[in-house]
Amino acid sequence: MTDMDAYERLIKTFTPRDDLSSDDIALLRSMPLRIATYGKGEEIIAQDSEVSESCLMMTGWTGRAVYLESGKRQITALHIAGDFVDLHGFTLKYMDHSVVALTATQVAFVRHDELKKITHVSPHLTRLFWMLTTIDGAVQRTTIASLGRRPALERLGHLLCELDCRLSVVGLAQDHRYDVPLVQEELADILGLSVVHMNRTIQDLRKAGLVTWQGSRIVIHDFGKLTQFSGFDPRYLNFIKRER
Amino acid sequence: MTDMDAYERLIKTFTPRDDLSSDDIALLRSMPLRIATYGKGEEIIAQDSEVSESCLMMTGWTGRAVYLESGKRQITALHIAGDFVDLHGFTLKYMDHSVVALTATQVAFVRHDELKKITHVSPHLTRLFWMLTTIDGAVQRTTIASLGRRPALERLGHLLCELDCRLSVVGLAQDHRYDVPLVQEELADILGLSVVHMNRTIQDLRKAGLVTWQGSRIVIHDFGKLTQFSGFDPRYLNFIKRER
DNA sequence: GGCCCCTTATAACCTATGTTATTTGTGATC
DNA sequence: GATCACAAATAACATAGGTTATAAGGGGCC
Repeated sequence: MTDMDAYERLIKTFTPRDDLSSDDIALLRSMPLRIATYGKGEEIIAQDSEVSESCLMMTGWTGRAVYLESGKRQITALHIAGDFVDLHGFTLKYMDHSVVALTATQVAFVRHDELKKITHVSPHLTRLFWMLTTIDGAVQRTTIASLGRRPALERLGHLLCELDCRLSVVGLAQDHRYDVPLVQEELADILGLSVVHMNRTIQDLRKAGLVTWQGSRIVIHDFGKLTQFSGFDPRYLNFIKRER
Repeated sequence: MTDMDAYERLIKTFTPRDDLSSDDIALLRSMPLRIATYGKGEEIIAQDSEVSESCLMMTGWTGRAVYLESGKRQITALHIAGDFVDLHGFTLKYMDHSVVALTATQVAFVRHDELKKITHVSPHLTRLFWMLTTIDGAVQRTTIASLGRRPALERLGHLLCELDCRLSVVGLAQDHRYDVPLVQEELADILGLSVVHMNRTIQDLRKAGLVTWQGSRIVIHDFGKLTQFSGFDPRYLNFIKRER
């Protein structure tokens, strides 16, 4: 995954879901991109701001954070290489959340007027970009189900299954082994738990023998078992080729 | 709101967010629609099914339900007149949730090949349909934040604020009064609570003097106060005209 | 090697919410 | 107007998860 340029990255986000024609690819490659880097903890997009470009992840991890009046925050989504963090900004313009770099991060910004151009010249690519936002919605629905109805341990298990799938597709996980460069406080903000309970839940997962988790390194011992335990069904990730 | 035809309904969903040209309107009106009705409790779309049309709400209330292996269910979204329940099905094809009629319901189905046609002839309408799915995503993010970080009472307050806004726009709420034709078990499935605690929370809301709630009738006494109490900020609903 | 800061871990205690069961209310039906 | 069925309400009890505080690891830096 080293040295992949931003266009390759984008193409590889589409191809697990649909085939691209050479015209599609040429069109994608004609879009100007602005590469930017951020340090760990930096805010990439501010909550309540208006946006005119959207950002594709190249390397690193980012999260969408919602800050509540109470001072609490919820991370509503996690993003890794190949994810469009805020493509919804193209049709919404208004950002109801911030985007924060959870690690050092490299991203590629696409201007909205370029995306608009695509809606004028390529219905197919338009539908594919659109699809990325609806897959995002599917992930969010799954998160809602987890937060609303799954106890902490299953919730964590489900997250690990999802990350395994997503990281595998971009080559960042092999044999159900991968790195999660997040501190427990960030995980707590993702799973809607307190830090203390987040810690307890990780211990419980270890005790259950389902994973080895040392530092940022995670090894899932029996993926099928974890999948079953946490009610994970990968279909919502839409990693399947279809005519779109 | 009586006697509104499905095209009017659809147009009124767009116009709070952007202006439609007469061409746009003509094009919308050229789409064939299939009207269907469902009784309370009927399943309109099955979880894990493949779809080739999407459904616009005319009357009644529906919900997106996710059924977990544990037997629990989470309702991830609520839909009223003017909402496209499963427009994301156009780009996803696969339904990660079911759609269930929570009251007697009338809907209008649009075939996906018609929507596809629109992506070929009207970039503007395409972006507007796309926008509906991204607004849906914004609502989902807010739900995630509520489930993850708000206690039951605020969660309920937030939901009532959202419903107030959405129902007002389609003429189903006036002066912060409206009907919620849902039983407490359904509300519990929306807010991620048990039925018993749902009941307690409603009582608490009454005791706090924030609303009157008799049968299905809800009266919000001081909307500003409820808004503040529950951390509600309507901007995520995107009821604002913008060039899209 | 020692110090500092951040993170993880542990402990004790508290509370919001869940569970199971029973009672009360209410609207539909005969 | 009695009965039935379902929803709302209440009660007693159990527990997952929150809170506050402190301790233990671990890596960078002088």
